[in-house]
Amino acid sequence: MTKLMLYPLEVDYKVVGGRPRFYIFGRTQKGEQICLIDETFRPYFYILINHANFDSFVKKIKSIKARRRDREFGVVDVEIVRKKYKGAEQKAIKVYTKLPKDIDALVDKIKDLPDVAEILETDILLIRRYLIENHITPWVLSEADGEEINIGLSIKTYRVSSISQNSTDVYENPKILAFDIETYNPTGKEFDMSKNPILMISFYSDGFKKVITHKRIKTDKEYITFVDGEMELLEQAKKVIQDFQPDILAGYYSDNFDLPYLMYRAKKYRIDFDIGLDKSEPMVRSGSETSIKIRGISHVDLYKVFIGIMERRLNLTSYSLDSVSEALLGEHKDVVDIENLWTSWNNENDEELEKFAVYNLKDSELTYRLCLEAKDVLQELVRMVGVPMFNSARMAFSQLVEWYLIRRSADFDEIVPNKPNHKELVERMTADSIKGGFVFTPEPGVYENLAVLDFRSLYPSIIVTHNLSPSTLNCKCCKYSPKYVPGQDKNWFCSKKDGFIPKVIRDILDRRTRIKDMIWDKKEDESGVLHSRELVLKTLANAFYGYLSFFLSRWYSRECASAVTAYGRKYITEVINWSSSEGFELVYSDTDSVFLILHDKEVSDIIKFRDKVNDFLPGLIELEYEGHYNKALFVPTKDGTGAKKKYALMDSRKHITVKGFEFIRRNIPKIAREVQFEIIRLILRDEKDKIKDFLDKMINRVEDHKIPKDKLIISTQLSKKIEDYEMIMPHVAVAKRMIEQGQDVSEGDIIDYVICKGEGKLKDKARVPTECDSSEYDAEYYINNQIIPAVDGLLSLVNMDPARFNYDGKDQEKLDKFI
DNA sequence: CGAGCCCGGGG
DNA sequence: GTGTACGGGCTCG
Repeated sequence: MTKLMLYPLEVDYKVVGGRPRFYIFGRTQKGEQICLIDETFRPYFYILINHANFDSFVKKIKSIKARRRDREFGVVDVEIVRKKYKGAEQKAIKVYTKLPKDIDALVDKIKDLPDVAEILETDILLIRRYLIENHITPWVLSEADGEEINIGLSIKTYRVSSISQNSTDVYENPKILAFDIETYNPTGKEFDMSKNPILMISFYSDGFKKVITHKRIKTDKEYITFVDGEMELLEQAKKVIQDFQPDILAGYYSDNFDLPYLMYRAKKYRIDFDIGLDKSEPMVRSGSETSIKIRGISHVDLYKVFIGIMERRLNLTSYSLDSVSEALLGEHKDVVDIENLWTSWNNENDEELEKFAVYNLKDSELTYRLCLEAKDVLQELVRMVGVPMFNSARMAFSQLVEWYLIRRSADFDEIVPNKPNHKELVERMTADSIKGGFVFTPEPGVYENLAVLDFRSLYPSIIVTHNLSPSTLNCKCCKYSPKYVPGQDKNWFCSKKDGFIPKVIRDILDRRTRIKDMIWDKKEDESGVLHSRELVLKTLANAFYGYLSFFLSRWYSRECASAVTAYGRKYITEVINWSSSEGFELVYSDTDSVFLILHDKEVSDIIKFRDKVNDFLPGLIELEYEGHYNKALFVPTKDGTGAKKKYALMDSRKHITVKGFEFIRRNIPKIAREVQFEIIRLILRDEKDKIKDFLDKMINRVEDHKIPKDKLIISTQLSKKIEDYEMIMPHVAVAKRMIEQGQDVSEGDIIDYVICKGEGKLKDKARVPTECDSSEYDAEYYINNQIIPAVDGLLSLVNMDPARFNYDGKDQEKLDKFI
């Protein structure tokens, strides 16, 4: 037996020889990659019964036999355990099985037995259960006694009978390898893996740069290496990954592009792309979102991280590699004409191809550096939620909360509630929606000199302060002195005993406070990790309210969720009333924030006001000063009232923050996006006098057919087969026409079209860009249906009547009037 | 009006 | 991950 110390990173399991076999992939303190094999763990679930005669019930359970395929099986073992469920302590029957799949078959036989009250925890994913049961947090130093075995893995493997964790030592410096591919793409639109080869692949890490390509070019860049053809490129790429032995393989959009592409091309050449540490190929897990798992290596798709867990902090209008790099690193991608890569490749243009190779490497470098930015967040997430990084990096907030709660359930001896059954789902979905936060609709307009105050983590603070939990709802012990939820006269929450949910949220918030104190104590340059950790805790805490009201939640509670918002409305309206009595003018408020005009007051006055308010707020509830803005604009909706969550702010450094406007969508023509942003800019920069002129010229240019076609193109993907469409939309109509013309159009293609002059619906007027020239586009459509809707709200803010733009294509006078 | 469909990222 | 999962906007029918 060898004593093994390792940081477990990824965990997998397979059924081998009729039992679950766990693979714990990790790294030793000396930096060696190893794998522990544990075959001792047994799946289990719980039964609650209506009476106290456990002996006879257990006997019955033990005699049950089920059958699947040719195998007959029963329960493996039974224990009676003390547990808490829905706030009450009780004895539960813990039933062990041999295989996870046995559970369903056995439950089928048990569920209709007399006296069965509930059957619980039948669907806890086994890997997660294994980690929770053994108190293993991934990335934290663990130990085991093991015996070296060889089952064909590419790394040292040990059989263990248990694994434990007595340390808080975290694996600090994972080996990260970033990669990126460039492909041949003559259409510039759809990415056809079956036709177009990979031209180059780049890798980047600390002190490691490599580009592999299969066209020899003159270059003095020593990191560019050449191979004979795509097949060898794939083999070399595989070798780079295997030799490097990364803990994290990082890509950008690699779940949906780079890895599927590599795998497809490898298959074409019959190469085993077996980069998994057990020599398996990456596994495609397709659901609503595709993801690709590599056994033993944490494949992280940073795009998923930035649109997921880090989205709130970034709040960008686009999540392209370029935009995110700019926001987080202050750096852009190399500027190249990527549409010309295929021609440069065909023409064997050394100089251009070298640029593309450099560009390719730069993408990997940015990806690598973004991964470093995200690393601390991901590590903290893994530590909090206890789920390996591959999964943590892709989970929706609701899942993160759920897995955090499942993990904490074990600490508090709580049994995890079931997912909703069909009946409960229908109830949840058909119920009236829960009354939300308080919203003060802004009067559309442009404002100056605003301060923004918001409640720090309002909802989690409310849950903790008022002890809102399913188990504390309408408790017996407070029945005669209930503190009713504001505006409700039947629901109260216990003021004596802490509920499970408030307890776990309090832990998160306490941990956050400790980290904030550490940040305070430390020098600025050391606190990057702490900021990331603090961000994760805040994000996780804030996700609980949504989880309580999420229809698929295990801890769903309409009563709790509506109490959260009721308290929220109470506090925000109190702040609003108080602020107006102090002479601040409310412009906008949504749930937990207020936008106030300072008028003759100073920023210092708003800070004093905040402090006064905080003296009165109970528990953890706290108001914060968010910032000051020189200008803000709020646009109207169609009915003329202010739109919620759609505004733009400009700070003293003229930096513009935009919320709720949509800029980056391929089905909005460029012309509309460009005009919209320019108007926002002109308004906030106080250059309103230029708006008329700008729009005037723009509309004239549209009208005179001077807009280049590429700014008018609307692109829409054909997401299914033509014949499967029930509804004929413009892109479907165009696709049909293309087929009639003998073009090859298939599922998945991006259909470009321009709306041209003509009769009928949009679908009748949509044309392939090449079949119409600039004189034919429907200027009226582009003005009325694209440009005006994008700007009309904005225009009304500067007293320009959008109606005056309603150019109908015949009445030239209307347009002249505008001029 | 409701239902159906598409967007994001990647070359 | 051996289940179920986005949210908002536009167009057709």
